[in-house]
Amino acid sequence: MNPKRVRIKDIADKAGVSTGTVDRVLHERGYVSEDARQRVLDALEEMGYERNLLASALAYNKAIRIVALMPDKSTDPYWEQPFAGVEQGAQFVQPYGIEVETRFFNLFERADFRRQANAILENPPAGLLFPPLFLQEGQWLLEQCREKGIAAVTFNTQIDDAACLAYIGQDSYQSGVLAARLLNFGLSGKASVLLLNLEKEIANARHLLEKERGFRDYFAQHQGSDIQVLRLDVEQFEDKEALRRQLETQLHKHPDLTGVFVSNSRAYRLADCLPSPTLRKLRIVGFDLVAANLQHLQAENIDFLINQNSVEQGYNSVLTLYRHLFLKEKNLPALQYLPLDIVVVENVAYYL
Amino acid sequence: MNPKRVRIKDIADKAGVSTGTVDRVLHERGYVSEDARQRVLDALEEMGYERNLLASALAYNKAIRIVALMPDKSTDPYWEQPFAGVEQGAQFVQPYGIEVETRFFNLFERADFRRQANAILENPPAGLLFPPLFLQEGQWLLEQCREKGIAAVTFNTQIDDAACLAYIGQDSYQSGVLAARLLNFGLSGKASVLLLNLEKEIANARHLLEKERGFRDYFAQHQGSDIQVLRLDVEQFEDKEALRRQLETQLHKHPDLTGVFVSNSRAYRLADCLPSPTLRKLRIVGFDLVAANLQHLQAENIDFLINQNSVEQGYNSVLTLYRHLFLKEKNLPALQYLPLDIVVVENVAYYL
DNA sequence: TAAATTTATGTGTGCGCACACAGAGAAATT
DNA sequence: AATTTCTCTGTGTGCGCACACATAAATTTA
Repeated sequence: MNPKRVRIKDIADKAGVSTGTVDRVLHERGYVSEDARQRVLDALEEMGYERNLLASALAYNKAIRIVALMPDKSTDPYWEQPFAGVEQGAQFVQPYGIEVETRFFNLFERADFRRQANAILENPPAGLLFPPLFLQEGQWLLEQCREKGIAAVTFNTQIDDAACLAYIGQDSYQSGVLAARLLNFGLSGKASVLLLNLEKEIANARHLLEKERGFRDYFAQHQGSDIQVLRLDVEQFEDKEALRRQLETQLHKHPDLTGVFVSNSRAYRLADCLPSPTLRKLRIVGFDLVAANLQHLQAENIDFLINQNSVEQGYNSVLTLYRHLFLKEKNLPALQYLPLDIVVVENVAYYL
Repeated sequence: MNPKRVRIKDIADKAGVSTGTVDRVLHERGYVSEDARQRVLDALEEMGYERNLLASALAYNKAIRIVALMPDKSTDPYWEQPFAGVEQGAQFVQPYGIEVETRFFNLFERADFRRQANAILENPPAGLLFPPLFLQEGQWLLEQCREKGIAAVTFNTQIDDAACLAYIGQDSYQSGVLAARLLNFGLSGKASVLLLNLEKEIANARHLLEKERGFRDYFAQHQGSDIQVLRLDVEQFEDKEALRRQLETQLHKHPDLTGVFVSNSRAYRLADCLPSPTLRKLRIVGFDLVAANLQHLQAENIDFLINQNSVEQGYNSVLTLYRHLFLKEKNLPALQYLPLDIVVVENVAYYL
């Protein structure tokens, strides 16, 4: 049948040493003569030794601790999703002696992020995952992780930093391209489309700027249709009435407006403040399968939602740390772009 | 910190018995007095015992064998995908002492399916996964599995049979609906669309019939657009010239033909036999990210591919058996519909 | 040269569990 | 009453590994 798996004992016999010596070689604990070391390495190679994960984890008999630092989901429904993914991941890795602990910070306060981060660093876990929403603070935290030997994974917001083991998230630029394609689809002749940013500190939201770049590039490269891109930034998006007024101004100024691209998960705010007939005349593209967006999709107020797989972002982040810390896999992909799913009424059910 | 996990020894102490007795209760091996049994059950409940998977699998010291019975991928490139998924799954579960072995059968020969199935039954594995492409043979195999206590998972083709642990695949009906939506999108006025079946025994391909039903239902329910659905069946789809002739006949007979829906993964056969300008004028929707389809998508000969997540079908099938046989999870979902991804040039990269 | 230190190696124990086995006692059979 | 069978229970061993510890040999220091 299947060739019995090679054990440490087999290696020891082959190399003419004891299991203890093989163990020291495997874990690079030192105190092995160069001669013995070489014989062990040869035997490992020759017999194709693979560590028995079960026995290894059992004997190790210590929990691996992972901390997830995430925005409080009460401040923005979007964050329920990565959090759900983290919880699924936690459940999955729990049998293998891995504990996942979540800490929350206020989405809109850098100081709180720093405070929570410091609390984590006081009792350093083996792994940490977080969305580096605040560039400076994120880089600082990654640096701290490097110093303390904490394996760090970032998700949701991409910052290029070698100190992190992997980034897991969407390709913001390309999601802008895709949104443009969806608005452009079936259109011909002259028209306008609106890029709507509903965000507090837009200048700092680099992923929104990336989406905009992709969005504009698409139209620039597809000369076939003559589309004008308008942009509207609304920082006080919670104020329904104010938002409505600004939108109506735009609709009035640009009668040829055929579509709106809401650059984040807040398309429902747009849909909430305009009447259905107006919405139906516009093609609307938004992001993410949060409950409020789904209702508007079902009601056909929103035409497309681009799913950034935010649940999977949380899940994959935990699993990446598991693969690094527990499976000890080498050469994990440092960049994991998740699919940009096009969601319409007809296929939404399968993404829930 | 975290409350130390409860061990069998703890339960034994609490119930005033030995670990052996607890073990007998846990595994329902019998030879336990009703009195002791009850005390153990109470202790388990009260202390919230959870089996330590690592130790359990280690001590069990037997491999769990899973067999995948799949169409030979050389007969149809589609099947490379579920196979790739099965291999990924195999790699994942391998550390936990689970062996996955794959056997292939000829996609077009029921007798070969039966032959391979019989070979498997001679040395029954703990788990079996297969696509029940042949209804009768599939049901027979499921019945055999039930008799022999083999956990069976079906994928790709749905047959309702309680003998199987789970079905993993797409919702064929809804994929027809979605295809219709994609063809209908942006269309107005009178037009024709073609439903193209490229399959050997169409009458037996129930999933194709389901797709057709969904496809037609969509148009029936969306009276807004006045669309006529044509249907063309081609069994000798390998004959490029013959296929081309039949398609040109259709194009000639129906000048208002605006779109084609190829009901399986063979849209590339259509795209192969018509010139690009003709293809560009048509909107074409097909299934699955097989290499040949991808090329035509990139070349904009095909507009949409509906991804049935065939890789994930293989992967999830293996993982479902892992959850059943190894994790011993109860109440696994008996029906796992995977998403129907809408794939266009702009987001194809993320599905590969 | 003896003692202290460092390097090198083997042995032993326990992680939590599954399962074989040995008994003790009760019940059934001779 | 003696034997056999059956029910019930506890103990012991091993799964493969990590790590502590003991010990021997080599090296340095006094």
